[in-house]
Amino acid sequence: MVSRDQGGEHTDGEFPAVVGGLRMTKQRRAVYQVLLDDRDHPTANDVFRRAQDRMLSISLATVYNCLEALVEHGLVNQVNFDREPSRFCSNLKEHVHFHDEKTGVIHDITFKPGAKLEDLLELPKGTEVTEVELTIRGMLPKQK
Amino acid sequence: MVSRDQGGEHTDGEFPAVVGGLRMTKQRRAVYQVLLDDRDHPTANDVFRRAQDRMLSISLATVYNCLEALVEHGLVNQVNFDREPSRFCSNLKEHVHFHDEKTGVIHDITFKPGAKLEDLLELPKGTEVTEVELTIRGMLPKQK
DNA sequence: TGGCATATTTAGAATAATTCCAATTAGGAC
DNA sequence: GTCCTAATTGGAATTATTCTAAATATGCCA
Ligand SMILES: [Mn+2]
Ligand SMILES: [Mn+2]
Ligand SMILES: [Zn+2]
Ligand SMILES: [Zn+2]
Repeated sequence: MVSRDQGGEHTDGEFPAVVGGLRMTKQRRAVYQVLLDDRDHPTANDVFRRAQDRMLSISLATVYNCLEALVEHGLVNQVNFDREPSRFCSNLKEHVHFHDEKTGVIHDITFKPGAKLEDLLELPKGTEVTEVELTIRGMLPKQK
Repeated sequence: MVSRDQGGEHTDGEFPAVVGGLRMTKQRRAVYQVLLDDRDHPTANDVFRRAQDRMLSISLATVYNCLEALVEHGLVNQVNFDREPSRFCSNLKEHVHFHDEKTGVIHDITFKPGAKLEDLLELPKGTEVTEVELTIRGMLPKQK
């Protein structure tokens, strides 16, 4: 019997074979693990290069496919800044993004407890909000 | 030294020859007027088609050039939703965007008086915010 | 006013992120 | 194992946008 194993029987204990309704193939696992390991909001191409360390044979098309699947199943968020390449974020807690213009680093920022964004806005009464996307650019204070 | 009267260009009375430091060529004027006339956040291509009604000979490259110039001089805002084509907005009052998923219409939403977005967020003390971009998706209540 | 430097416009080519396609490979059920 | 479907793959296609290089317009100054 000569069959190369693409995974799916979950031998290494990292993930179950199915996560959030998504079958965890070897490729999806690699892509997902890349995003869990370094939460620096990499682009698809960043993810591709990092995933290649885990799996030499993975293709860029597959990375795009995996990212799409992970996003659709709610395991990962796709984050866009202006017209730049999309970035990907495995932080599922509600947060917004702060783009530090000095360092280029993208930070996850949470709302203060009890904060209700909609209270700040002149939205017609009864408006149903399904998604909020907030990006802030600026500079963090000097660390000392 | 820029004198108030820029030498008798400005034949059609709509704009002075220079606005916000930007020389108002016939093409820039047409593009800007398109954005002032209908504030429905058109794409560059929408603007191109509308500008052609005013000026048959205008090119798409010029529309992109004009939009860039208008944005750089702060007369127009460039608005991005996900990976969709950029949209352009001549509303200079501070506002955020509400994308009505039922109708596809993009509405300008203002903050309530005195609202301070930064108060809601867990930003490190002393953080300097230079730009905020907020997009909301959802559905407006039924009109009756 | 005409000459000159510079800015702007233009058509079309180039770019780059992303998507699509068609062929292969893998996984799971039986 | 067989069969069916899902996933992967390399490469081509797409598309908004940017770039290029040539033509044109504008502003300035003698
Ligand atoms: Mn990317
Ligand atoms: Mn456009
Ligand atoms: Zn994030
Ligand atoms: Zn707007």
